[in-house]
Amino acid sequence: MKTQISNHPSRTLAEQAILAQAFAQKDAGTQAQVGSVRNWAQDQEIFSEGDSAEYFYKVVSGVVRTCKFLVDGRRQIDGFHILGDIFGLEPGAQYRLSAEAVSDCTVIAYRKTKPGLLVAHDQNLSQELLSFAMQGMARAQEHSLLLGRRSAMEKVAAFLLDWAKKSKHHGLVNLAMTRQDIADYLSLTIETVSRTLSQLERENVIDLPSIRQVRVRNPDMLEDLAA
Amino acid sequence: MKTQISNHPSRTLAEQAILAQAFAQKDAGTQAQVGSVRNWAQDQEIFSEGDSAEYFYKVVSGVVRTCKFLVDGRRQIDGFHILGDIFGLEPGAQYRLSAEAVSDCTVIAYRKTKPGLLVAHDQNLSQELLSFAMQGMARAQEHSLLLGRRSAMEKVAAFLLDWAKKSKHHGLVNLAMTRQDIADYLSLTIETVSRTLSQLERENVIDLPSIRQVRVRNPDMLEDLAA
DNA sequence: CGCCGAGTTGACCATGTTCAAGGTGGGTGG
DNA sequence: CCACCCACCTTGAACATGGTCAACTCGGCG
Repeated sequence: MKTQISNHPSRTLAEQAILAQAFAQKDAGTQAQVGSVRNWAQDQEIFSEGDSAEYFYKVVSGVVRTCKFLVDGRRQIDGFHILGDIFGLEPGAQYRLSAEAVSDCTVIAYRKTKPGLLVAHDQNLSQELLSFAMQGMARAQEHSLLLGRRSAMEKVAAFLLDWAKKSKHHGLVNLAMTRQDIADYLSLTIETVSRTLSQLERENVIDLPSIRQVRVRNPDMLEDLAA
Repeated sequence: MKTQISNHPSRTLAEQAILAQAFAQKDAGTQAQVGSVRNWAQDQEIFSEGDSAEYFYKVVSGVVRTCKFLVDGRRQIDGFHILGDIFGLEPGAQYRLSAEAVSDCTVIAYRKTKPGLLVAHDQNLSQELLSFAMQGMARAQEHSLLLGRRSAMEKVAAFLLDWAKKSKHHGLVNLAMTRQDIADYLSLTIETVSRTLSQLERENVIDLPSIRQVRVRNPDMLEDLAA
């Protein structure tokens, strides 16, 4: 089940300590709640649908996916979570989704003290949690909007723009996830994702310098396509 | 813009007072926050995307839809809200969705005291809001899951089961919304919704005694179809 | 009675899925 | 160091599902 990896392969303990400290400072005022740093290797399960929702998590590095496995083997990805994102916050006592490491990643785990209810010793923490929950709601609503959009092109273009926005490398996007992950997030098949990316490259909207990299050549055109 | 209807056509003032009181009691401990009762006629706008998010709302009677209008004229319905549901709770200062009355309806409006931040004078209220926000997140995630499901049949079957569960009339569902509303909620066309309902009737899974009523004859079969 | 909005049904078509074959590249072992 | 392998990705062709367009039905109301 929950396999905690003793250490991140490419991150020293010193680096981890710095991350943990940075995190604690950012959350000044909620010290009582500061959680424990944990590392997970690529593709490992952080928690599983139905597990007791004892912790919620904040991403420090890497990418996490939350997803649901359907009876017929289909998988739907609810969201990808990166630096600063919260996941695993639940209204009930169990997780309704599974969480897995898309890449090797570091997260902070926060324990909920009372079963079924989140702790609220502290006004700031309570505010913070409310803010996270509302952001989570907004994120999920945006995702519904994305899935409701008709064409594959609109979905893929919107997806690329979203990650381009988050990227620091000025138009170069490093995708942590596979085509299958993208497909399961957009409710498309891997073939359609692949074809759509190829088409965007043919039309000089993007370059695909390597399999997990996308260079946005024409952001305006991409915006138009994302409608 | 925001047109407040002086009175609900089919509800007396006495009834409204009872409703308001019942509501205040349910929210014991949050008296400082008890809001004002408002009525809206069918198809009227409660708030609009981009409006300053001054209030959030709780449904007392009737049905409300929250939706987004896309540039090309498409509409997507984010959710339907019934008795007890909260809508209009926002992480930011503006509404990201519009809200409209599907039927004539009564809602309670709660004012947010500080711009950009929700008030949290009170521990109970704060807990309550957090709970609402997390439920809203869960609801939005379920909707994403529904939209991601491949077939029209799966979507429609899941939609009917959802409303059947809420119905008190043992298998008889009174739909407040039009086919167009259903279509915009499920990201289908009105024709596909209509065809799918007809098919379900042909296969003796449901009856359609009138245009806004569905009788579930075979819930197990419907469950299977909802996959 | 006739109109009008909402819903239904049918025929055709476009988009994305399915199935199948082939390519690519990073890692491993000889 | 090279060759092989495997997972991942791409591409193609046939097909299925749902969208589009158009005609028709139904029920309520003036």
